[in-house]
Amino acid sequence: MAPPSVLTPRALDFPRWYQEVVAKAELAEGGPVRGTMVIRPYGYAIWERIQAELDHRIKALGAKNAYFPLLIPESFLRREAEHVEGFSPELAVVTHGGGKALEEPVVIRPTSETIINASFARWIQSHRDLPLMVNQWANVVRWELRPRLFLRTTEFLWHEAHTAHASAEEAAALARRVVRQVYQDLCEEILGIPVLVGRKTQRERFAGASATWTCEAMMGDGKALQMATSHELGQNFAKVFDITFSDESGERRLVWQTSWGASTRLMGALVMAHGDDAGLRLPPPVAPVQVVVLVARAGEGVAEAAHQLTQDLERAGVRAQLDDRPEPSFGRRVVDWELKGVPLRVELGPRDLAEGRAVVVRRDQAGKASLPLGQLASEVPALLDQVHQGLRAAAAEHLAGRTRRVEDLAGVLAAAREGFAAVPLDALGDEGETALNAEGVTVRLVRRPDGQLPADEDPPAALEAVCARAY
RNA sequence: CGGGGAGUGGCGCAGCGGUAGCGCACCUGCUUUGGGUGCAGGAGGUCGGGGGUUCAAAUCCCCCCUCCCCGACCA
Repeated sequence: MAPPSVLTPRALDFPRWYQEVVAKAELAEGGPVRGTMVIRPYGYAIWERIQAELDHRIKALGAKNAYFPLLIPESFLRREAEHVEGFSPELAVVTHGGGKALEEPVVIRPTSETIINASFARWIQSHRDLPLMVNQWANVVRWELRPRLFLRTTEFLWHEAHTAHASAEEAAALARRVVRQVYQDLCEEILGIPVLVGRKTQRERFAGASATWTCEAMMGDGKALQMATSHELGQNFAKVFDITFSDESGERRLVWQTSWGASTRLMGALVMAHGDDAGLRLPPPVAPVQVVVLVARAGEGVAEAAHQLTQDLERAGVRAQLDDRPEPSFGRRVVDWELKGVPLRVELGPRDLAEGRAVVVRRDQAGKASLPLGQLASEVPALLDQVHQGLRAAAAEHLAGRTRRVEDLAGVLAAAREGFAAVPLDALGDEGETALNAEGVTVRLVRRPDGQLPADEDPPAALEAVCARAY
């Protein structure tokens, strides 16, 4: 029984496969304005789980949620030279309101550093007000020329956290801690996607930052995707927004800041990192439906048994859904649930029922198993964990298998056709980076060869650059 | 903004002078149901907009609009 081809195989045309999965799994579709996105209920349910996990980690670090306006005075953006320069090409500017031309145009936030820092300047007076850590869940708009659902859309959803500290060391330490404790942890433990962590090169860093930290993951086609970033802003914004505090000795000083964010792009990562030719494969922690109980064929007592089983699973704390619809055929329903990435499928028909068993199929591997009905509810949580570990292991193997250590530019270019290339930083240099960029390859991050984050005092000879084609 | 394409039912496409069709999806009925069942019937389109040529334009010509693909930035 070869699975019917419902999708373009990944090997044939990966981008097309991606679009088809997003559409057929009912994750999202394009909005009426180019670059905008409608996130459908099934897709949004996944996002809500990611959101909850992120929110939890952000708060654990000490940040509190707040909300700042969508509309920002254009003059705010202008205050930080590098910041405006970085964002001006992708700004959406509102020139009219209330039927009249506005005296000062307002921009729709591309990020909220400026408007949040305007508040910080008022809120921070004393060293006792520090550290100040604020997070917001919001939509932002960056006019995109080449949009792709979830990966690059004109409007997207994200969280952005902004912090202010009394010392450079404290801010720097936080920016690094965030990469590991918030983002890497989320990606690996919840999304099941292994990531590399490191620092962005000067040309890849955020507009207005003194350093940018990143988590990079490898997608199914070997290309890199930036999962989240954390920025050390130094005193750049503090200077232009005059964010000062009186320290213990009464001296007036500028704060040191960070900002960090992760977006709905993570949804795209989920699709591209775990998906296979049958569709989405969702890690159980974010799957809206963890187990679907499928009536394979109607028969005496089957519907009742399936219903009971679903209830038992729910009582065991599993997100279970019963599919006893008579209408689409069994095969069709199977294909649909596979497309949607449901981690576990339980099939129940008269034959199984007669034996007091049910067929269990894991989405992360081929093959079926049969389990006694009475044991299912207690076994499923462990099975879900196995699916999660299975997906993680497959993604980790893929990353390891397509990452090569190389010694020079030619080696980078060769390796980047398949995946990631780790090259000694001093073998690359700024000219090397330019040469790579001309070939469509970018430096994703700089790190220590053992995978640790680089320290400020590390000489280039002690570091490596990980290069790849990227989304 | 430079180069290349395309606009025809919800989606994907064919038709390229004689007044609109196919696949998928949708609706109804029967038949099926353990890996996208099969059959029959049905609904749905001022063929992107405007102008022109012609007895006759989705089709040919002109203008406009929009969208998509490839080259410079970004979560």
